[in-house]
Amino acid sequence: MPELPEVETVRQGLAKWVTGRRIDTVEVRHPRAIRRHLPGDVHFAAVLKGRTILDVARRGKYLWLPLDSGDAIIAHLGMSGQLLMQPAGAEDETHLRVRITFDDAGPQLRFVDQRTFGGLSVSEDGAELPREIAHIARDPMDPLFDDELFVASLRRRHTEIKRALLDQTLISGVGNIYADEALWRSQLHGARATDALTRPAVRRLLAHVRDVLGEALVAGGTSFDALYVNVDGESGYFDRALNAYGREGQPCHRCGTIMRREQFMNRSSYSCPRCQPRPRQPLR
DNA sequence: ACAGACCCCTGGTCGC
DNA sequence: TGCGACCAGGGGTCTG
Repeated sequence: MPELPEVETVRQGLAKWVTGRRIDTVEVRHPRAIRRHLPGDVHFAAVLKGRTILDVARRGKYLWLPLDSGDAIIAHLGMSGQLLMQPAGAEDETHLRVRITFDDAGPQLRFVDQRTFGGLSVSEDGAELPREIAHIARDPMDPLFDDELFVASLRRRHTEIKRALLDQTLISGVGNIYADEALWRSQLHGARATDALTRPAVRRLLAHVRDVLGEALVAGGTSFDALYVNVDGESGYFDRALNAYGREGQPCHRCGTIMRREQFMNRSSYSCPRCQPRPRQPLR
């Protein structure tokens, strides 16, 4: 559940379910799920046993769970990762990768991930922002996000605007769907040059990013199928509100022109040919 | 600094 | 039914 609204939905659910609980056992079912934990699966399990989870925090699309030991569990969902709360008796999911049980009778935490692009690891600095994710910028919903710093940094870049929106070191939490949605709302083509945008134009774009993320969060995220669910296995419903993503061949909700799909960074980009004309000058 | 290629995976869908 | 091609919302690393 790759982007901010989906990850934040998971964070909120997790916080409710695991805060204050003490870890009993950790079972790593697939080594790839903890590949970022360099000391390996035995260490991963040992260092977590007996630890109490203090909180569930988020930076961009990363989650981290500070522990009473000063360590933190870092989690990234990748393309298909899920963090699910399940009763002990529930049947194992096909793509169950890691199981964490607690020393109470409550539900266990499961990391399920079909494509295994996501994963868990343990960081030694859980009291602060873990150094492993310190390169990730604040997200635009963060009260400490600095709008003017973002506007200035973006305009200093010489790159395409969609590329900048997806750069997690500049602004975090935005992925392919919400980038396309914000660009549609801003009536900007993703190939527009960052350094050719005016300050007000970047501020408007940022406002649209914030709006679309906020609306999607209220809706519980965007889910196309059962792969994208919250910790209770429920889907969000923001997909009904999409104006750009996945709408190739359908009429633009603003002007009726047939929406197009283009390849960009080896991903699909959706836009309206009329509202979001390609820039006349390609980036050079 | 930045672009681009390539890597990591599984599974659903579509056309033949 | 089977098969191959293509698609999928992530990000990390390396090269130029």
